[in-house]
Amino acid sequence: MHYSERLLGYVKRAEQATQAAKERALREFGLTPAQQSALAILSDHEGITGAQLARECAVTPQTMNSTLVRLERRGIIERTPHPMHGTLVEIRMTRAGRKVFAEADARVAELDAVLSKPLDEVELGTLKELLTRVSVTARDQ
Amino acid sequence: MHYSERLLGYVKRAEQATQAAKERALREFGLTPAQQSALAILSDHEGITGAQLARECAVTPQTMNSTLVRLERRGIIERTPHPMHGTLVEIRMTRAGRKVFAEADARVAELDAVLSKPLDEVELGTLKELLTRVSVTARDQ
DNA sequence: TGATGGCTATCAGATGGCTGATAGTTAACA
DNA sequence: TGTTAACTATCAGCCATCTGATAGCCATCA
Repeated sequence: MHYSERLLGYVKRAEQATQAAKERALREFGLTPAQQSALAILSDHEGITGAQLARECAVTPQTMNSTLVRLERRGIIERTPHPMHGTLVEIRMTRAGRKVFAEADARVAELDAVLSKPLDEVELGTLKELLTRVSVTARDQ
Repeated sequence: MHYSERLLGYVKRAEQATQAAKERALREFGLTPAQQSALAILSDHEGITGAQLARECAVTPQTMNSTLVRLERRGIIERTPHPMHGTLVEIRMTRAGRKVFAEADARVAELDAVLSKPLDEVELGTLKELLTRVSVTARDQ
């Protein structure tokens, strides 16, 4: 099949367009999409470790570490050694971090609603279901 | 809406999984997904310029330039100044480049078929159509 | 003719993703 | 007990992506 009609291309173009929109939406908060994703997981898992956060975000520990270094430099998160376990480092949002995350996440939720609006309930469910099936197939390859 | 159920996340996860599969498939040919995409366009547009190639791939000219530098270093493409126009640089695949691209592209086509197989004709058409609508909406944001 | 605007190529620097490698910790087990 | 396997954090280096900046070329038009 010609490359322009491949499923791979449709998925990639959709991701490119949606992530670019997310990046534009986040710009006013000084957060990147990757940072916002990490903070979203963190907001549900106070004191999580970097390795766990990496697994939740489906990136490597190294990638997550570099994101965390930047968030720590900006005072969005703080990392403290685990009191009992010598290797682990616990991660928490600072007060300022929680504030900026709450605002940014509301903005992202708004964007998501805008992107979903042109689709009716059934279409949205179908799209999510089909994307999930494609993801599962891809992970086996 | 909670972040785990957002459309943005479904699209991102699907892209992550499919592009990772593409990267694994291309590894034996020594090509990255970005390089393969650029070569796919180039195979249909002999003598195209870097700026045009960037637009076709929907990346910035700077990004395309760095990809082209690597492809040129590896002898996959060659760049020659336009005979009449002082700024333009024409891009062509070398003989070796055409060979490796043909093999790699066949492998990608095969992967795309595998990813599409679990979906019937109607589902595949629906998925592409819905992704296109989401992309169009995102570009307006 | 000459100035201006638009386009091309490309350098620099930041972010985010990967693989590979290293060092230290913990836990399990022979 | 001591060794080993598994896990954690993190350094280094590569690729792809972006924005911003620079320099050169071309075409148009006052």
